Amino acid sequence: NPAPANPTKSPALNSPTVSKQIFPWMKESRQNTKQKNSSSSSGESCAGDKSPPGQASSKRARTAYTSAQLVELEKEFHFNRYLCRPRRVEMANLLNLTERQIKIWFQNRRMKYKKDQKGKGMMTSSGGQSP
Amino acid sequence: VMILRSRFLDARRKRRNFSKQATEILNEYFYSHLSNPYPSEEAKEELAKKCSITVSQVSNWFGNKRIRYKKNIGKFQEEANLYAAKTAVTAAHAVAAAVQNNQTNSP
DNA sequence: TTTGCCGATCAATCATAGTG
DNA sequence: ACACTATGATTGATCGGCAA
Repeated sequence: NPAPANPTKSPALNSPTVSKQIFPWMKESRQNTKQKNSSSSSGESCAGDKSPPGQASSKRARTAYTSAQLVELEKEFHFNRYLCRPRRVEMANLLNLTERQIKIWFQNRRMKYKKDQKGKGMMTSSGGQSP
Repeated sequence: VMILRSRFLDARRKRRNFSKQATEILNEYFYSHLSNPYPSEEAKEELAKKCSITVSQVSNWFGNKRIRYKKNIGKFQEEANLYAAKTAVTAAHAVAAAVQNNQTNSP
């Protein structure tokens, strides 16, 4: 496995011995390919959200929801798989989350629900045995 | 940190690695489509069948593979060469498709 | 035109399996 | 036993497309 050598293709201007090219998908991350105006591009901002200050929290930071928040969200989800606008505002204030976060949580939860339903479409009788 | 350890009920507790053959098949696909490692739903179903795993697991595998590969290309270099030699071809197809897709739309 | 939803992905993180 | 790495799964959040 000395020099694999890279015939054809164009040499990627990189450090030595990086025979493989760097395809678009390998380029760092997300949230760049498009740089529109400062606000409003796709489904952001929802409807008037913002809660505490007027921070431009444009960058996400994977907030870890507390179990208390998750419990409330789950409870609401079992009551309604879809949330109406008024209820969303209510939840946002109650849980100290933005409307956008509530909306996204429900979307992800619905996807998860659908995925779970799928995985249980089989096994008619037998159950799991523990060794 | 009081932040709940309710994670104790996560299903991810018992995780088993895929069989060597399954990993072999997945890596073969990944490296033979390195220019665009995004299998279609149909391709995922086929891979899932060959590997005896679920489509979701195939999706997870590619998701993790893509991210981890781009995060440290060097670390996967030898693995890449190994599978590249084993399979070769096909990568050019995806490239051609991508190029075409990138020009079919231009005034 | 603006807003919500879906499907696919990303990216960070969790928890466990493997390896030395 | 034990630190460290490899890897499958989970999930908050983004992207593009589509419908209302």
